[in-house]
Amino acid sequence: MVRQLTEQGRERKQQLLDVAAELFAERGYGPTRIADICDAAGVAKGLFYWYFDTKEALFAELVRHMRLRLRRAQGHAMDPAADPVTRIRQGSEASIHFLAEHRAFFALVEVERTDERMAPVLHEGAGIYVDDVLRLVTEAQLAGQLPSDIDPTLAALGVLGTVSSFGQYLRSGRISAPIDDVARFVGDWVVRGLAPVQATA
Amino acid sequence: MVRQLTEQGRERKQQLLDVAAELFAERGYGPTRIADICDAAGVAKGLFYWYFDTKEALFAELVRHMRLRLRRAQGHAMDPAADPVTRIRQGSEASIHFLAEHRAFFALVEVERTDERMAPVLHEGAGIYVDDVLRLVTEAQLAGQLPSDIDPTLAALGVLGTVSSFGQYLRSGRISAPIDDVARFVGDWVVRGLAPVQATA
Amino acid sequence: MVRQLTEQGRERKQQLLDVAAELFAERGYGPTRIADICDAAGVAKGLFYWYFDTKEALFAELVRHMRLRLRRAQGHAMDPAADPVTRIRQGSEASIHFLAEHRAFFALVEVERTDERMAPVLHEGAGIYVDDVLRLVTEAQLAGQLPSDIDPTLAALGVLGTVSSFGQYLRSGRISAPIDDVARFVGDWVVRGLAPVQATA
Amino acid sequence: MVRQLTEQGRERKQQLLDVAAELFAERGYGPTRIADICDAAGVAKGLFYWYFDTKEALFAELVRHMRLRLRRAQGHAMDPAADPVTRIRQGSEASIHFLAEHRAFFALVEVERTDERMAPVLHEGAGIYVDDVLRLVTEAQLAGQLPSDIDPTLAALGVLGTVSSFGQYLRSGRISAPIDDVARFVGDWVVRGLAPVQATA
DNA sequence: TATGAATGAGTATTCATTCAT
DNA sequence: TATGAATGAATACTCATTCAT
Repeated sequence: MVRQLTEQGRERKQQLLDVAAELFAERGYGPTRIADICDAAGVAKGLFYWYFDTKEALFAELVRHMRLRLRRAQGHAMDPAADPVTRIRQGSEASIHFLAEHRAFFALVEVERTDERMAPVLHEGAGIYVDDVLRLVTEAQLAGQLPSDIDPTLAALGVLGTVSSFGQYLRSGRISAPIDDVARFVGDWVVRGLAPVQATA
Repeated sequence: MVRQLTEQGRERKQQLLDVAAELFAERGYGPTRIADICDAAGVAKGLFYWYFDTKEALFAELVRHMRLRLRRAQGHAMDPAADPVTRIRQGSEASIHFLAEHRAFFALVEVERTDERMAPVLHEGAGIYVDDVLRLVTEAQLAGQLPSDIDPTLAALGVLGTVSSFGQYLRSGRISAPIDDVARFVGDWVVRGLAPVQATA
Repeated sequence: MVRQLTEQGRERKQQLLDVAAELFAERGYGPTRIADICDAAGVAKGLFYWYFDTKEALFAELVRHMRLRLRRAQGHAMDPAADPVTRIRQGSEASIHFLAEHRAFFALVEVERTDERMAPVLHEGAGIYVDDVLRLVTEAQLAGQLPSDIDPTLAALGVLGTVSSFGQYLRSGRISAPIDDVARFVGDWVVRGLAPVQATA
Repeated sequence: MVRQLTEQGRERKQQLLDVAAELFAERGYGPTRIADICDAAGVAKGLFYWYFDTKEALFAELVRHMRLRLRRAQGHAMDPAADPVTRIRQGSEASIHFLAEHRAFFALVEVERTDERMAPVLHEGAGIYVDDVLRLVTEAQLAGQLPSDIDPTLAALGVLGTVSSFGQYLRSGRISAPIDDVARFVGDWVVRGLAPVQATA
């Protein structure tokens, strides 16, 4: 469904996306009904299907959109001139800030794990973060900045897992510390976890 | 519902629990229908309600049961004579082994985050792992084994987040490395993350 | 199912009947489940079917039993030597006393009106009260005690309707007056309603 | 559920109410399934819930609606200039006519007595008829039209009980007399029952 | 007699999706 | 674009009844 949207149409669609993100974040994907989204947006249920083919399509659009913004945020934070480990730290901290601001995002990523019916939509881009980090880890190993005997995939997953679990803790309100402290802690934690050579020097 | 169960009854109930755990692990909680559980167990649909009040009640029972076993596994793995950081490492590694063996468990814990309707059941014991680790972290700080300027709560969450995210990666098949290697990696990772004093010495 | 019951068996059966009557009176026939009856009697659900073929069979037995007792009570109260109108009064007052003591009874008769699936069981004896009163009314008309221009069937139904509706009001607690006053009132009411000749003399 | 209904919507809703009233009258509330209602109305099962929250909500709406109409019918029939006893007679006769025409109504009121789950909905307005009659009875007593030594509440219940039980007899087909005769009989019966002073003069 | 286990048809309710206007 | 109406498949849960012991 490719629809030519007017200005008003684009706004309405964005409104639905925003509202949906909000609700997904609160209740999760499954328990959020289309009726809820429309109610919250103050429109009739039928209108939903003017903008989206299915509930899943809305979901996919939301995920892609968020993913794009997250990667952009990470890109902005990483100094191209810095060494790989520093860039990992920068990316991690930026991610924490992003996740803190866009708590909805995590509700989406969660679904990936729980509901296998979402797999096609999600696996499409599931590995990109792993690849991103993996590239940096390998680069660091080649540069002698990281010990070469650690499994680069596990290391990349360690970074990702830390970032994403702190994202969740932030979302669930289990963390009361100021966001800057959390970001710094996460940055430190992953760098220490990676065991960079100079850190022990 | 307090029911007097015979030996046969207890077995049947356990069978339903096992089957449900299996299915929840495969498809997730929501998409698994009671009919599926009964079909898989080879009993009539109505029998489910002889043993459980609701689907949610089964879920709650499953979670409590698994939680108990996980903690027991952790307890067995931790050497009471060892220093706190070592015990954290031992607990983390044991958890990874446990999660690898009982992938079903994680399907459940996932739900905790996604579906707020599960909250009452789950938050009941959600914090116990945090508390467990928190206690050890504090102990280590008092003993001078960990720097006292790191936030103990964040440190505890770091440990938990690492363990749980690797649990998920294992479950989703994103990790091909042998389980022992993964466990060791996780143990190393969290210990490095905690920045124990002698580790940098 | 004709079963040879031991002494204990008869008691158990009676207990089930009593408990059922109680529950039917409280919640009505439909909403009372066999499980409720058994729970209240403290026996297993399976035992119910040792004593009764079906839920409906229990119901039928209960109705017949109560009907018998009500008619017996009425019979006792009516002076065979008295005039028909006096006997109607006596029967009505006795019925009120009976209904007040056996509130459960009315719950049963209610069903007759609501649930047509009960019809076979109930219509079997539904008209006996009408016939009883009808006989007395006709007798009174022949004796010149009641005006002959009133429809005897309507008159009989007037008596029955009054008695049964006061029975219900008693059951539902809508009446606070002492039972003796209520009985006397009902007796007066039906006699006045019948417009006996001497009453206006 | 506040829904903005179009003309078509209001008609459909009314249709469902009518059909339901019909079925309730035939089979009673419990045994009538939502599927029956929808089948009879020729619509899909799901549509029911566009117009009503639950089966019970439909029931409540039906009762309130009918109650309103009955009271209106009574109001129309009662001559404001007439004495209280005459107005009671007029109201009673009007009620009989109404009940004869809307037999469905009584199927509902029956439930009130049998099924305690309906209590909240029904007791809400259960006493209004009593109050209506009670007011008239008291007025008549003050005017010296009725003896002051009869219990006004019992008298009011006598009127109501007569009317409602004849309503039931009409519904169950136990009465073959023409409706006008029945109404007149009921009017006479309650007036005689009330024992107005001039009636015995 | 009595128990706990098992059955299976039945029922209200939900919800994504489509339709007519 | 937008609305309210309509669909129908799906699903948790109930409950009278039967069975094995």
